[in-house]
Amino acid sequence: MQGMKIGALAARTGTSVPTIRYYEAIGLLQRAARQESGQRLYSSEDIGRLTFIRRCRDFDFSIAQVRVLVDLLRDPSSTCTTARDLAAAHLVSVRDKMRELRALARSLESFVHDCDTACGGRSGPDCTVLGQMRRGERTAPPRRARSIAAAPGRA
Amino acid sequence: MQGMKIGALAARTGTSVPTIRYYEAIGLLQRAARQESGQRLYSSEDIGRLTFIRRCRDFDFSIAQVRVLVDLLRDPSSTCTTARDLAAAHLVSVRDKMRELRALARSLESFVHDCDTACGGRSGPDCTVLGQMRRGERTAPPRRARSIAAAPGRA
DNA sequence: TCTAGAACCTCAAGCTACTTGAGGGTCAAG
DNA sequence: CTTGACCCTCAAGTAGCTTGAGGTTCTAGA
Repeated sequence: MQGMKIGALAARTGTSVPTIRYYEAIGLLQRAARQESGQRLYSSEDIGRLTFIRRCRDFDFSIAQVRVLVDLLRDPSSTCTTARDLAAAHLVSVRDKMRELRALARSLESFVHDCDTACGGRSGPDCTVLGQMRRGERTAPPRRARSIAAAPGRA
Repeated sequence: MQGMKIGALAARTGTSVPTIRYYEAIGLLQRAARQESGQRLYSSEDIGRLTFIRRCRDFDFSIAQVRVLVDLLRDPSSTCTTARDLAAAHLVSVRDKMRELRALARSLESFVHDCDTACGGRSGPDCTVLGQMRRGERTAPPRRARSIAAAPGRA
């Protein structure tokens, strides 16, 4: 196959068409070859590049990190250690986020539980749980790092 | 205290000054009273309102959800059940997110592990792990819902 | 009383990673 | 030759703030 159009590449890689164009616009993918009419043409090599990028994103690496990884992949003088370190650092923040969510889940559990038992269906202004929150008594773990899953989702 | 300025309110509630102004701009806080000079003045009641909002945000409720909760708090004809249901639904998505992160952490662990053992410091283009990703062999759980922690962090 | 600096004001733009929409060409089949 | 699927380029919208520019007001000390 010596030239697939953007829709075919999208289908092959599980990427949306606008996302591919977006990646090109921000320079994550190099500018694609064009037909005379202006439509983009991709080679099988492009499939590899985009697949790689998608996998990186599945690993939840940020675009900036993916840039680094993409560069690694084409630089013969680079070392795979860089990738390893990126992943290791990322793993740390994922674990942090998990701890945060565990604490949040516990807080939500007691929120729900107390709504049922301590309050039990009163009006908003009279709700004991909401009242506690207004007075700063009922707390949840303060939110911190937004590095994990830091963007609106993809359809 | 019959009137504190925005800086004092910020200190009391652990909110940044721009964030308070932002909440006012989007109508989450009602427009504050002003001095003749235009500087905002807050009452102790405002402390309660903002504290409530902050707590809701600590529970990671979205701004839209906080709006609902704030309205509950001042509507005598409302029922606390609404809050309970919001929290319960939120808990479900938090647990989903945790599962997702657990899977992601496992993938990252094997990424790091294989970088050390299977590849062990080769150049980027020759790295076995990166090569697998380019070929779509090494996968991570596809990223989905961005509802939890979906925004840039607060300092 | 004057003045320096802290604190306040209002826009406007930036951040992440895309998605969505408007308005319009291109291409393949019937 | 028309129809409909697919392609193009901007531009703006999403969440939840933060940051910056450019300017006013307040307050405490000399």
